[in-house]
Amino acid sequence: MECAVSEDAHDLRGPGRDEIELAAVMHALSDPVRLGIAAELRTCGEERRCGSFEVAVGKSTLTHHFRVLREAGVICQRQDGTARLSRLRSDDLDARFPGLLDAVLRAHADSATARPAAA
Amino acid sequence: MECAVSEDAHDLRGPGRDEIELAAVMHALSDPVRLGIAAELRTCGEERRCGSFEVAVGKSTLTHHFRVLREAGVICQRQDGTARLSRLRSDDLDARFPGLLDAVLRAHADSATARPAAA
DNA sequence: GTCGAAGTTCGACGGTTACCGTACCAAAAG
DNA sequence: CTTTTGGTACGGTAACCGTCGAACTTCGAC
Repeated sequence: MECAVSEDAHDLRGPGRDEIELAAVMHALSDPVRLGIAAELRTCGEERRCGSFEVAVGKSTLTHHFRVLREAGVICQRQDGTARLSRLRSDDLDARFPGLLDAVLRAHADSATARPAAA
Repeated sequence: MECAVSEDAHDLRGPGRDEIELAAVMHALSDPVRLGIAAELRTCGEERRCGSFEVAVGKSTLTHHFRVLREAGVICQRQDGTARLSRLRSDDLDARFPGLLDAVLRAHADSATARPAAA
């Protein structure tokens, strides 16, 4: 879908703070893999390499998920040599949708502890 | 998809409180139509007839959206004559995912006022 | 009993998504 | 320079999603 950002889709910064759309964020965080990525990103609080996430999908699929998260404004990325570093846009998200990211990630953490390996 | 509720899929109550899954709720609320329904349901605070919502989709589509919301545990429904009444499961949602529904609907309300008739 | 209103079910269609493997590229290591 | 490593781009596929219209059901009104 069209994202209202004025910059190129290859830009690693994603949409501007005011361009972040709720439906896009909700959709980005409605996938278990992406939810897990966001959660891991929050716990470490820092930038992280793409390959350092515990996910059960192939590399190209992971690239896809990172793009969805980035274009929704959930994360931003930065190139560092051969590594691509991702960071959660907690501040922007919180400015635009106060409490949302926190509630979602807390809910995820709770469900994760409640059902560790949900069958 | 399989919902872990023990009852029939035609049950208008939806999943039990502890069966509500975060990803399902997020997905249910990632659609503008459903988000609008949930928002209207919250503002009125009461039960509401299916046909009384201001949405730009046909009847059968509306039925589909209500089912998604119900099976995710966002709303529950009740038959009253020919009318089907829907109610937001605020209490269950809040017990399972504290602050989530509130943050989402507040975010939606904010975006709605910020861009009244988003073209 | 008949008609209309409120919703559901069914089938279909077009667009999107999640996934994969392969090929590719750029930077670092040898 | 060659190889390895980290990751993207490009198809391609199968499933899903949002939408619709038409047919059906059920209740209430006449």
